[in-house]
Amino acid sequence: MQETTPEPQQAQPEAGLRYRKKEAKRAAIIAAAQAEFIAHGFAEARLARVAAQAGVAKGTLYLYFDSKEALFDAVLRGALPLIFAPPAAPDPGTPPQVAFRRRLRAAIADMQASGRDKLALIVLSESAQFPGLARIYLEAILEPLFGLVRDYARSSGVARLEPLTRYPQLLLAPMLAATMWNRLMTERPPLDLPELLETHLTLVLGPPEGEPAGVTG
Amino acid sequence: MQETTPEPQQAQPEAGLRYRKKEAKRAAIIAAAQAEFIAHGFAEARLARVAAQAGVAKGTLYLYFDSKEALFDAVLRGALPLIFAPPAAPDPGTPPQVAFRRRLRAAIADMQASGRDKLALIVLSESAQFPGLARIYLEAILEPLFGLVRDYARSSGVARLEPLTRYPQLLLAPMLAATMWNRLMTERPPLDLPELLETHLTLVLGPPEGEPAGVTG
DNA sequence: CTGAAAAATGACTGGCGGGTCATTTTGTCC
DNA sequence: GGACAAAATGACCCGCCAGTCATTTTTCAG
Repeated sequence: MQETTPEPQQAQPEAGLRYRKKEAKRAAIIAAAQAEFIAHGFAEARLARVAAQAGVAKGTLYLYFDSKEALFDAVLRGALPLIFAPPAAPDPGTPPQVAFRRRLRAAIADMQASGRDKLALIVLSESAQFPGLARIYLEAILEPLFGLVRDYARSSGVARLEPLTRYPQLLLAPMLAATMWNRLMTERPPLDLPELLETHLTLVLGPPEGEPAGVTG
Repeated sequence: MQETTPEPQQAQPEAGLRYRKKEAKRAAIIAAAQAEFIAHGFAEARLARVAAQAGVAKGTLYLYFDSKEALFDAVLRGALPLIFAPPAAPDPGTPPQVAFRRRLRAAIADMQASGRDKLALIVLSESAQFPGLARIYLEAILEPLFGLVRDYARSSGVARLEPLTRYPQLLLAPMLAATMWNRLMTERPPLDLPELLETHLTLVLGPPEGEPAGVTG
């Protein structure tokens, strides 16, 4: 193996074993950190545990991240892009109410399944220390969801729903509250988020597949 | 003042200057601690600041409370009894919808005015460390509120509201979410909690004073 | 006023954990 | 294999802060 790929210059650095190992290690650290932050929150998270879990030494963490905060930031940013996986198919034949509900259900189920809903709580509770993160979270997650709700409320033409264009929070708040509830009340049977969402949507928007009010226009 | 109240035995200890000073100091400490916890959360709260604010030395805190946790506990317990100030008059002539809304409005306004809504957030965010506090909070604050909602939903006889008997959380979640929002999004104009409550109640229960659906029975 | 006990003080400590860096290990190229 | 550098290691450092305790101050009975 003398002159196989003799490119000692910059070239593409994505090839070497070095590079792949680094990437893998970075991923392992972020995964371990995510688990640690979810389990203990920011203040109680221990970098020693993160290192152990990731299978590296504590010092190694600092080759990849400047500080505990930077690591937290990386965990959060790593989670963000996944939160809005595009809904499998736009499916042009689906009526808007159905599509809307499906979209919400998918977003909630997805967040819950991946444990990223817990991250949201951490951002919320530690936001005093990281005002920047709150903004990121708002812009990357909440605003799009609010947009979804607003668009639906507006386009549905149902007068009752007009307040949702002003306060889209109202439709999403129970999901947040229920997530908190489940984190807090570990002794009680946890709330079933999908069912709660369904109940809430029915309460506010009307029954699922029926036509609560004629769609105008 | 020789033989005014010469009772050196145990007697009732509520009289002496000593006792009154102690009580005042205890109250001052709890007040200072409440402000500190609200401003910084549990982890970032500094007992040195609490002591300074209360006008005592740090060591003095430990004459009154065993630990930081015990102090937090005391703050929380001190706030609890106030949260449900009895509504000025039961007013037997008032229709239930009006009384119910009034009661909710009062509870929310009261919590917000006193800053105790922030305490709720702290309990939520630090609950991983203090599972006991979550229980206290649930039992002392949430359960009574849930009871209120359940009773109303049940007694109103409106079929649409049946889900509220199962998930009374749905009606209260927006208040929690809005409180978080206001804490997080300090750059944006804060949500008006009373207005948000009104909007949500209208959305779910129907317009304020009207009769959204015939009360059966 | 006096003495004794209760209350308050604040300099001090212990340990904890985030962050560092001299040393060792590993990957790469010839 | 040898030489070089990149990567990894983990013992160590250091600031911080909850909690302590020997000393001082205050209360109050006699």
